[in-house]
Amino acid sequence: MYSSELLKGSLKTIVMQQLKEHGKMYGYEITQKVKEISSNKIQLTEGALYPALHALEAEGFLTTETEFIGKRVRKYYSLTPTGQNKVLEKINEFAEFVSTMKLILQIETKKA
Amino acid sequence: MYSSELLKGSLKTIVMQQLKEHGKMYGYEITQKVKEISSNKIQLTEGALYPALHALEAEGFLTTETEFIGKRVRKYYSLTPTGQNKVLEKINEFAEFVSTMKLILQIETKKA
DNA sequence: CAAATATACATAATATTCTTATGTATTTAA
DNA sequence: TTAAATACATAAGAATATTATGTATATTTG
Repeated sequence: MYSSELLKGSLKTIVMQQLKEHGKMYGYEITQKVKEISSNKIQLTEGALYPALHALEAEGFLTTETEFIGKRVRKYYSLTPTGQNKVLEKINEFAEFVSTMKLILQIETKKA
Repeated sequence: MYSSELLKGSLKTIVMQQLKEHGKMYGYEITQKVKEISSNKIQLTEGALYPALHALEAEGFLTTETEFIGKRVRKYYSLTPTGQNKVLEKINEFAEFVSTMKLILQIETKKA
């Protein structure tokens, strides 16, 4: 796990990218997918994830459908059309930020 | 300027890297240097910078010397030996984080 | 089969770290 | 001479994370 200060500000971008890539997903699924892709380096915490999902929904970037799996509720999130644009924006913003940081820190980042 | 959420968690790394590169610097100088290198994209605010400098000093990563330029005080910061190690750590951590994020966001970052 | 672990949601208290605003004061440029 | 730049600093507030807590079902393991 990273000293996750760095994660601040990137969480929503990560979440939306997952939805962009995999279509509708539920919260727990997102945490597991991100954990898997990052080889356990990024573990989204519930206390951060759920409020973020709710905020994105309130902002109009996500919609939800509730499903019952047995007796257990599962809440699926998907990107709205606005959300589809937003995630592209977010990713570009992140890429630009990294470019600037590479310049400042004088580093080359390797492919992961 | 970025939606500077992304900057959160990177500020101390940026500051220490500047000191690593240029030797002793004072606060205002750091803001100007970073602004210049980033082509105005990163503008450190005083309300964030000075507390960060004080914190880094308290943590033992920086030392200070005060100088008078005319009647005006100028406070120079430099890396301590511990600070020299810390900045390398921080930069590595950032590079690793970016690698993971590139994997997650499926992007290639260009040279700035 | 009982107990531990994993799945699945959520919120509250707290911590951290930023922005914005405010304050003080000197120096330089218009 | 007045505005802008230089140079420090702190306080109020906002945003966003961590940690803890709560509830409940489903699955795995000893």
